[in-house]
Amino acid sequence: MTVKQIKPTESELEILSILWEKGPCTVREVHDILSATKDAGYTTTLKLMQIMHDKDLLERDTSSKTHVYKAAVSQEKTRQQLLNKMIDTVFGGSATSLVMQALGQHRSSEAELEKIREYLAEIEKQQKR
Amino acid sequence: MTVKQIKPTESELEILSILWEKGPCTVREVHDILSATKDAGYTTTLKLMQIMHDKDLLERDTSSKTHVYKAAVSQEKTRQQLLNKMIDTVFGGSATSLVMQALGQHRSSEAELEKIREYLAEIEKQQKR
DNA sequence: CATTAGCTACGAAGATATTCGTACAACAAT
DNA sequence: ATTGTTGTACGAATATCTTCGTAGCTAATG
Repeated sequence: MTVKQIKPTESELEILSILWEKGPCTVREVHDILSATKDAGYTTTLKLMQIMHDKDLLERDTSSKTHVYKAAVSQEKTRQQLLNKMIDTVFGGSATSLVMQALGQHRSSEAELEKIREYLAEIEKQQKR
Repeated sequence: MTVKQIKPTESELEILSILWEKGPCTVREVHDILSATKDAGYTTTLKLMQIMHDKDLLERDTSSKTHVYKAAVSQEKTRQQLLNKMIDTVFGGSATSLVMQALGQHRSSEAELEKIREYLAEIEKQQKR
């Protein structure tokens, strides 16, 4: 049995991000946020969200005239899948390579580095068992 | 001035990966490797590589009848760009989030964790200066 | 009640990515 | 020299993504 692959396109990801942050929204709400950064017609956003519903990326409540949409996939799972795919296709399967490249570029703050170090320690503790 | 964005598609990335690993190759060589994992006609691979040449993703030597292609973009830069984009669009701009998610999933070996820890220390040493 | 505003549905155009068939050139083998 | 093999070029079919116009429904407004 194959796991259902979540493969949102660029535009779809923008919409998902909004819904993850804001919770359930109408098309109008999503569109207003979107149009702050890009310009697209209202029906474009509508169509996109309808398609995402067809693809089971969104759920919707049609009980009132104005439909309310919410993400049908979790941010966590989506992130994990996209990340795994990138590790496979771009970093030859090595999560370590990806991690080092990510750390190398973005000069992380001391606090962030500390957070990562703690996390490493925790992983190790768990693996020791 | 905007930096030239490297945005290979899925298929293009497969070809780039082969060229990064093997160095300059003919279409035939690339195709033989590709067809081990997916099935596509020879002319499909050819066309793809010609398009990639048009897009300046590949360079080619046409001095002999059989052309020899090589990557025109570095693996390093491509990885960085794709990674940065994922950090932006999927992880809300936080490289730390991405790193932790990557570490969390793939149970890394002790050796890998050690490598990362060393790398962290090195970053910190450099930032202290 | 007629008009306007806001909403959904949907077809279709445009853009990009992928795939392949066919034509033609070069060269090797018979 | 004819034939078969291997290559490039290129047009075109197909698929997917993105965008928008238009039609039609419903509710509020005058």
